[in-house]
Amino acid sequence: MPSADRQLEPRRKPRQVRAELTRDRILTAAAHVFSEHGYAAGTTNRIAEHARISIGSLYQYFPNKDAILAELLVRHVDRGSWKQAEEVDLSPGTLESVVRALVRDAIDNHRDDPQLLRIMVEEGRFSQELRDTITRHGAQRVAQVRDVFARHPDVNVRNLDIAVDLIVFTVELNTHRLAAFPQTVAVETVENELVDMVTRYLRG
Amino acid sequence: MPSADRQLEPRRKPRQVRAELTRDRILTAAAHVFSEHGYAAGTTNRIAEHARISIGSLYQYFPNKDAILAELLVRHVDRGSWKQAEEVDLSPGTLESVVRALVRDAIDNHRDDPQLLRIMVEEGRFSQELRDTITRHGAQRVAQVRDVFARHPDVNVRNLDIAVDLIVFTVELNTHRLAAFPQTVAVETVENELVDMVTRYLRG
DNA sequence: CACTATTATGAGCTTTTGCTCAGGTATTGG
DNA sequence: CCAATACCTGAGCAAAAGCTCATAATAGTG
Repeated sequence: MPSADRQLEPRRKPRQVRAELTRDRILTAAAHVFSEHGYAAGTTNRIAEHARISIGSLYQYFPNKDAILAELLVRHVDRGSWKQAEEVDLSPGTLESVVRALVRDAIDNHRDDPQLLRIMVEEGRFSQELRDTITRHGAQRVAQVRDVFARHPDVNVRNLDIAVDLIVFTVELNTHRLAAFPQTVAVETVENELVDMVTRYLRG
Repeated sequence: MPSADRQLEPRRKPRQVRAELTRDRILTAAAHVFSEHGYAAGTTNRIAEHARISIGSLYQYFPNKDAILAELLVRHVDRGSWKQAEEVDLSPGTLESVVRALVRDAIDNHRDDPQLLRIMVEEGRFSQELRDTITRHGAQRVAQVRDVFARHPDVNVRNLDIAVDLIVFTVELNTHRLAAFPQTVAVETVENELVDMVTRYLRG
């Protein structure tokens, strides 16, 4: 049971390479274990075992279980926002191409481990500060998308703000589903339909 | 930590009214506690406490914690499918009205306790049997929706099967979001946009 | 009312899990 | 080569949570 506002700082900062390596091993193992068993059943001992290090070492670098999840979330968000910054210059073009870029970006952004992402977002109880950061990133993304659509001449919806909220969420969640059940149908097919849906909606 | 394939049958079946009442109290309390604290932190002792019964009584009717969540899920699914059966005769009409009926149905179906539903769907690891039941119910619903759209003259999409999957999922998830964060915007507004998106998509 | 079946109780046993700490091993710097 | 520092180990502690069982209370029955 993760609880907000706990100590998240490590008790020891790595100074040698092997320490950095151990830290990475822990995080990689944690990502694997959390996404496989969920947060509650992803015990610290299991993580240590999977990382092939002792439980003691784990607690050298993370003060508690929550801190591990928090670190994973921070890493994901950092990676995500970095991608977004590069994605902006894809704005001009036909409406469909813009939507397609948006969908592709979402898909790419979740290829690694959708299970883990779900757990981080939905099971984690983080500090207010961390949650604010996430919210800000999300809002920033929505605003970014909004601007692109606001400029485009083909866009024709009653309420752009709500439309963008709806679209971003829909694309995001369908991406999750796609990544979580990869066997059912081809990714391109779903991508096409998703693009169609959003494009037709925006055109009015 | 819910694990699949465990005993779900009660060790005692109620034969008196007060027993049935106790069972209901447990389920009601469990729904409340799970949706408030999550599955992991929703302890059986807390459930018993909230139901104002002893922990011993709880284990008279449920062999373990998982069985309680499973029962809640079964009840939800049953209620849902019952509603669906009545919903079928809403088929004819304009495409928009059909879509609106679909969206309304989804919204109504999740008014009670979206938090709980989320937990059931996302934190529960159920037996294969139970999961099959859920899947079957879902597939049935998709097929139903598919039939309605297949008959409608205004529908024009490349791949109806994938389109219906996409639509049902999108409507479902947006409904979850709507119910989980009720404060942001008016329900009707989002409903309208959601209906617009789906309708325009289907029209092509 | 007496007798049995059913239901309710809750202290506490058992297991699980987050986490500590005393004591080792590797690495670095002089 | 030898301290000093950094790093690693894992048995086991304390707390929490799932669950049991002996016993008590209540409801049905003739």
